Amino acid sequence: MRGSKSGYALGGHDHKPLYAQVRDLIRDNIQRGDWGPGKLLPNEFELGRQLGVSQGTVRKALDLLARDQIVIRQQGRGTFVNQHTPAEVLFRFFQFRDEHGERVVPTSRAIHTRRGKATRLEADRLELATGAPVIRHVRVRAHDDRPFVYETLVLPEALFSGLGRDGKLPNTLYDRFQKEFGITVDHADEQIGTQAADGQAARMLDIAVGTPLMRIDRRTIAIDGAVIEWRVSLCHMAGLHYAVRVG
Amino acid sequence: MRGSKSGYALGGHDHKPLYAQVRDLIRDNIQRGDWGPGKLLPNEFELGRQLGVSQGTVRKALDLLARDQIVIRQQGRGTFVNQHTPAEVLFRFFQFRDEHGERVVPTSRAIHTRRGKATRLEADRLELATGAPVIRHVRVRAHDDRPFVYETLVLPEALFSGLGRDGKLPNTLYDRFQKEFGITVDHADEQIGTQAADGQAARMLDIAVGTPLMRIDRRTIAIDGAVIEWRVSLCHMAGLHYAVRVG
DNA sequence: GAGTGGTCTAGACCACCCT
DNA sequence: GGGTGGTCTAGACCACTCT
Repeated sequence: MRGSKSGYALGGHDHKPLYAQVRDLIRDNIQRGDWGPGKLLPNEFELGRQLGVSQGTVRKALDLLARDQIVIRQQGRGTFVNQHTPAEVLFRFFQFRDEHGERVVPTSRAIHTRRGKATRLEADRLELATGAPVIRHVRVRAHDDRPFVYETLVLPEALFSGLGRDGKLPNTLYDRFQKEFGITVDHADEQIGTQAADGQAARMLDIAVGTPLMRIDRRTIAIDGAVIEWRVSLCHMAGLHYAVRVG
Repeated sequence: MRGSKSGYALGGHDHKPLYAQVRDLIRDNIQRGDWGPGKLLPNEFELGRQLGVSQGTVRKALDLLARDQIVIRQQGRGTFVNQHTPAEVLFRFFQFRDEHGERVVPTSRAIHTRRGKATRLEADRLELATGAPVIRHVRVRAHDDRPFVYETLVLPEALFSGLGRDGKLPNTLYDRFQKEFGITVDHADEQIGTQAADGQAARMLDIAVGTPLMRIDRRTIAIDGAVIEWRVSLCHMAGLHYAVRVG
């Protein structure tokens, strides 16, 4: 057993459980692009046969991947690689709500996109070497024609070569990350604080200098654990709030 | 099968899977206090025998409860009802960090505790009838002798009769909820926004009127789904941030 | 009807904890 | 050494989807 009949390298000398090895193998296949977004995976028995493990072990691996939203399981249809859509990404990662608790659907206006070398701070946050090439994108997001988010995105050029060469980035980035660069987003870690609007932010958000803003410092993590984005958003929260769950 | 041999009411006419029925039954036992915090549960085979289901089904139920942190499983020892400790509760629900990303351990100073009838807003947030008896507690929390959170807690009197009669509430409430009132916290939903300090907040936090504050509006939910607390915190974030994970 | 994931069972062996 | 949870397997049946 233990995958000896398989072309894959299961078993080996580590002590990870079989189901964890199967999960990692499938996840790596997806991360490498061998199985693209939306693709139907082989069924549980077929995967088990290929890997030399039982169907129950494959099931446990797939259940873990489904929990992390890396695959989608549908009874009677099969198991599919999760395909990020603009709507789904917005739902997962854009948590602004209005006074009635309704989700805010923002528009986006690019200010500029520029390439440069990572500062010490940027390198630290993106886990790059200082001076590594990065892409910086600045934009303003609006709701009901009122600008309310002024944000700077910093991306490692190595992961996104060519992105935004035409000066334009889409409203929702994460689905494009997956489609064009094979990078699937897992989650984002955020540090939330406050700060008063400086001149630049006040101009961009059409508010008075000194207006209280919410500052969201986000690091976005891919399913292989790599940091793929650092984003600082200054938000004018009048009538809005940011919804999170803790515990 | 299907629990016909058991004194418990498994099976019945609903279509919930067996493992979900087992999970709910165990969770209800805990919520009712039949199995108190820290108690060792019967082992998987014994539970299965009592309920007339297989060990594998019990295992699936317990795994779900462990995922929700309602029980703690320890290989070689057994499965225990999760016991909220002040440290664990602070770790799960108090997400302020300092500039180095280190967790902030706050002190607490009570301003007052008063009883009253729920306003429309309070009733709405706590899912009570307007006029239902509530307990209101106001306090200031400090870090390194600097006050940084001024907050008002509103609790349904029906759930916490007698709480704070002596005018004092502990620094961490949620472990006391469990120990003294048999209420186990599941999670909290928060709405985060900003506002400028008014006179009262400025006085309490020793800052100037108009200083940007973070406003956290938290509703705390028990494992049976009941809303057990509404809390509004005004936070002076100088040098601090609030850490959350999204996605 | 064929194929898929979802549930449930039964049994084996392993890793870990305690005494 | 005895008891516990953790892993893995094998097989049965059910619910759902598609053709």
